[in-house]
Amino acid sequence: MSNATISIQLPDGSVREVARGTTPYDIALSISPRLAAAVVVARIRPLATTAVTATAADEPSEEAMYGAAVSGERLVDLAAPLTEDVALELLKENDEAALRVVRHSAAHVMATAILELFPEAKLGHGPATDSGFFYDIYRETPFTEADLAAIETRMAEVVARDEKFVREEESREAGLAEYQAKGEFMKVHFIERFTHAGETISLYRNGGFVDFCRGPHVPSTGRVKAFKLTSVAGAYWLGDEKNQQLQRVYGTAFFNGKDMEAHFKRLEEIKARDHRVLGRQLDLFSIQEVAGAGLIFWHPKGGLIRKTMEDWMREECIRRGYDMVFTPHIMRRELWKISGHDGFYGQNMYPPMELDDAEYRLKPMNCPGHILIYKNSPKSYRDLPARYAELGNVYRFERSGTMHGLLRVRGFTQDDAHIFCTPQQIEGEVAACIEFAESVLKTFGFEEFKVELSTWDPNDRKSYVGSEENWLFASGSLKKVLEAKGIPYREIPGEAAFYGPKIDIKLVDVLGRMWQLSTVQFDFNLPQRFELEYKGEDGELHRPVMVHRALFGSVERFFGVLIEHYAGAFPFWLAPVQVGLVPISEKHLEYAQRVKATLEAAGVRVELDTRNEKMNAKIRDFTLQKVPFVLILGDKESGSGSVSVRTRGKGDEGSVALESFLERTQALQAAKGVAL
RNA sequence: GCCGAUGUAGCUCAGCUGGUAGAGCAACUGAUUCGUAAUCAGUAGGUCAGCGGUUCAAAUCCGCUCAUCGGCUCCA
Repeated sequence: MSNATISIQLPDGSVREVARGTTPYDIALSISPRLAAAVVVARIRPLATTAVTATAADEPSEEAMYGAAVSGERLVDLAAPLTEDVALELLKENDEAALRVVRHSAAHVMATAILELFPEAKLGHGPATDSGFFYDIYRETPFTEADLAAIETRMAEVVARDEKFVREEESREAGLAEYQAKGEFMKVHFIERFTHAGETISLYRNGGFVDFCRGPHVPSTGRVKAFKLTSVAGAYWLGDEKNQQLQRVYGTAFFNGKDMEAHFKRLEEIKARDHRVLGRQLDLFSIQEVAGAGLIFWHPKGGLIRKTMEDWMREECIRRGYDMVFTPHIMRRELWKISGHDGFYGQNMYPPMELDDAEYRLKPMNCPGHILIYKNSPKSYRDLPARYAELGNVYRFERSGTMHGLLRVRGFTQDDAHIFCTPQQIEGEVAACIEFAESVLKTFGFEEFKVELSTWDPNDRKSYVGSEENWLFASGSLKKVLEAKGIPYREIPGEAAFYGPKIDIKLVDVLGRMWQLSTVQFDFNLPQRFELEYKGEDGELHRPVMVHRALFGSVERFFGVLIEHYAGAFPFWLAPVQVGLVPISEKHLEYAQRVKATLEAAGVRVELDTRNEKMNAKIRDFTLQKVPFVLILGDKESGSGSVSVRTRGKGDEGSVALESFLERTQALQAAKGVAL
């Protein structure tokens, strides 16, 4: 191979020898002009093994954004001269990574528009996100809706100008000096943080706009074909609320208008299954302004679902060897001082209530209560493991902008349990917890979930309580259990609580969104603070190991997720009204009453619509309430003791004998399945 | 807590640049007695989130408070 040529390997395995400095665009053009027109960006992977370049120190979010891999694989501009032997992939308008490049380019287009309209604005960063892009802007006066519209209009002009994105390089020192002179404090920070002395920095220019940026971009602004600004929100510089507040202008961009339409349609669908919207439509729960933010009122129908969830959970706990306990909602402040919550968790607790005998505080956690039960009598190794479970109401004073329907509230119910055991019992207990968690998710209809193992950062010993031996042992047993069960997990060092490592289970709902619910956590702190003990076989006193575990996590949150997961169309066993009865006319009311009595005697939840409405209206209302079965009752049915069945999602299924319908409901009730 | 937006009947919303409120659905009453997603007519329903201010006059303008929404931050 001569020095003047390099080898380009294409995805089909073929290799081309081209002049050094040839660009991906040149290669696309040599393959076909249509390919050249459709290609957005190129992915290269150096073929030489030593080719791993110094991209490791780049900004983490950018890293995630472009998915840089260990092999030195990276995305480059189509106009980037190729200087080494590479495997080359030309990404067209059907590629996820290419879409992110379009979105990031759209962020540049937006920044261009903003600076043209508001020259005083200072730029932060403008990455692509999962659903679009944003750019952080510092400006004294906040942007208004009208500003957004103006920016969007100007963006369209920038796109129409079809300005080329040109990569330029200059010395880091020159770049820094320029940005410092212009007071671009954020750009200065980024250059200082992500580049090193002596390096060159890359700038991207389109028309009159230049931005310090790693790239890559689409070839020209004209390639940002479909975009829309969606909102503006506050964000702190570097995510620290002590810093100045920036304005984060959000938008989204797509390869074409059709994709964008589909995206907004999907947003509509998500909104239609929003648990806050369905909660009102289906009359499940409410939040009342007079009562206070973040406090949930469970209406009869929501309450019934909750009761079903809780009954199942209690039975399951008992079956699995837990003891159900109850502990008070308020306890003396002294207790919270011993547990440490009064100090390190104090800001999240409701303030103390001054009473005659002492100060009391509302409980934010159930652990101290369970510990007091454990401590109430001396324990021996024969008493372990002790598993105390409670559907405990806790109150946490969440900051006022953070509440969100059922998913983030101030008063909630944890299906909390604390297991006190010997170190030898740990593994078995953790395994049982994980199994239990799987059973919860499966029973409630979630097939997919992700597991995270949070461990400590061994380089930051002082941030964690407990001995190194304990930490290694506990993390090791958590890991062992996951591996023995063949559960894939992600380990996140440094994410553990200060008191112990934990396993979090995040479930994935029908829309692919993740929710953190179940958690299994070790605690080396509380047994020590409360001086928990048990007498071992050896006659000596030992300190038990403590495991916190919540599977629904919070009953409120789990319910919220359930509502969205099913879009309010709950499986038969959970549906608050399982069967709706529609008498065709008043003269069928009597038969309807008899059907109702028969079904109710068998434990079926029935609602009879006695209103003076046409049957069509009644069917419609039950359908909108997502009732699993609607039974139409007229002359034919009352004459033969049958019911005409209309099934949710299926429609009219014709008449069957009342007894056989009843059997069907009994089978569904027992199966707890989703299908009707 | 911070930035921005919003708050009108049970629900979804209209109400222009200030002249003390309107629709559809729901509710109630009556007529209708009906075969698989909305029968017709009538009635009733609102301290326009709350408090304060400007004004002859405030749903509308100003201030504060509360709540909600989208983010930041935080978290079950």
